[in-house]
Amino acid sequence: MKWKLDDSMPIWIQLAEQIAQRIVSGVYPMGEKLPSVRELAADANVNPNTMQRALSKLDDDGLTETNRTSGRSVTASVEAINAERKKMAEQQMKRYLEGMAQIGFSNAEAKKMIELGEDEE
Amino acid sequence: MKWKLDDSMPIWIQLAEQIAQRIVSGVYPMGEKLPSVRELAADANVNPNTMQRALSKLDDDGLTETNRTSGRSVTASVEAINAERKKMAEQQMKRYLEGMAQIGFSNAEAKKMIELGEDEE
Amino acid sequence: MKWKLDDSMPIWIQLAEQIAQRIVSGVYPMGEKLPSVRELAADANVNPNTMQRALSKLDDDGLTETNRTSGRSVTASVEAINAERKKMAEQQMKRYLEGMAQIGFSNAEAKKMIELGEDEE
Amino acid sequence: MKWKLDDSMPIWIQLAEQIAQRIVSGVYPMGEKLPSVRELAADANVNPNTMQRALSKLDDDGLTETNRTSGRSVTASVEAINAERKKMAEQQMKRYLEGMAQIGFSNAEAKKMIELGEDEE
DNA sequence: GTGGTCTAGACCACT
DNA sequence: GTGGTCTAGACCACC
Repeated sequence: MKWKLDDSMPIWIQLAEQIAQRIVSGVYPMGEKLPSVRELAADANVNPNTMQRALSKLDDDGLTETNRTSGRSVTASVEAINAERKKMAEQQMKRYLEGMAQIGFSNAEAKKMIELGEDEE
Repeated sequence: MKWKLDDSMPIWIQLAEQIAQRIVSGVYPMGEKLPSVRELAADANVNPNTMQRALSKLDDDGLTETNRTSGRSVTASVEAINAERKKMAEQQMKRYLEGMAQIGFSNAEAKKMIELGEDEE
Repeated sequence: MKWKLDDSMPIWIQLAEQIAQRIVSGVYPMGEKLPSVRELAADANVNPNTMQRALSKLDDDGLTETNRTSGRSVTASVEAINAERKKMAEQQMKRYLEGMAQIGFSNAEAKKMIELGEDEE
Repeated sequence: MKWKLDDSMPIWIQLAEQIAQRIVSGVYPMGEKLPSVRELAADANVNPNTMQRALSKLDDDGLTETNRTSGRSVTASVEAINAERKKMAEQQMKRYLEGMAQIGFSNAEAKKMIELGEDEE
């Protein structure tokens, strides 16, 4: 998974979101160590300070924990991760309903479509 | 509604999509004339050739019709527009389900969430 | 009231605390505008970025609100301010009890002393 | 316990206070010998003259006694130590009440808070 | 090596 | 003018 940054939002927020995604989807597994700030920064091609800010947001959100001297690791708390997962799911839902609204579908219609459609797989 | 372009896809495709959206959502109403290529191009801040390519894609898709002498107008065909609307709705749905999958929700779970949640408003 | 900074803690935290104090004690009244970041930074003799970080913490804590273009003002929410006031009072209490403990007084003794003593004024 | 010095007060006063604390809290027990001036000075990373001044203040206060030949020891007088302990307790109390006043609590309120709160442990 | 802090200076959008 | 973001580079404490 590559970093995908645009200028529609502060970079550090986008970084935080994408790292959160990796955590929630298990790319960075629960309890495991994260790459160092400098590594991540180099990988994402941003200034270490910017990456730091992103990570510090994850700390605030309880998704990561930092051990001053020995790096930073993903939280071991299932609750914290599930809370984030739920938050993300709600975002997805909101985006879907808004997208549908823009095409002229009411929330009810949007829901109905999902119930019926997409029965493949 | 402003133009939103990035470099993840050819610009003319993004333009076509966004104009299609405007058509489907009634910004450019059925049967009415579209702004001229030059106007649209200036507004979107792209080269007229690029905009031309976007519009000719809409022609191909049956969403617009060009009349040699009097410019280009939105199709008057309800079917054409509904087809496009349906295509877009399916895209939205697909995007939603994929997004949810990435967070670890199965299609079934994603459907259930939509049925239950988002009852505000 | 002058700024008082030492190197026992990050400067930005000390700044945030001292501004919070000013808010709670009414130096910066509820709903009123705060001096600009640059002003405060100059006054405290720190880099604007450092002051910004302090203020951004106050925003996070709900003690201030920032209006992108027209400056930052103290929250108008009584609850937010009372919550902060309570938090500070608890800190004071904790500091007192710990100080007393270090001199060899139990919590109970420390409480008794406060009840009896200090009847001057 | 480490030495904690700032430039808000003469260093020798801060040293005296911190040694007094150690005496009152039993780190340097009643009647026992103190480390030598040189030792203490080296530990606190100050000039021996400064430390000397701090210790002679303790002598003045009756907390320590110096025996020409055999160094300096903590007083064996319970009264002297209790007096110091009481003085410190009053300082703590004063600091607490002043802190609370600054947040907008009257002395009465500050007392009430201590009576009710902090029932943990 | 790790995370964290601070400064200096530039740039942006908004009004 | 306002707040906010980003970069570059230095320094610190910890192990």
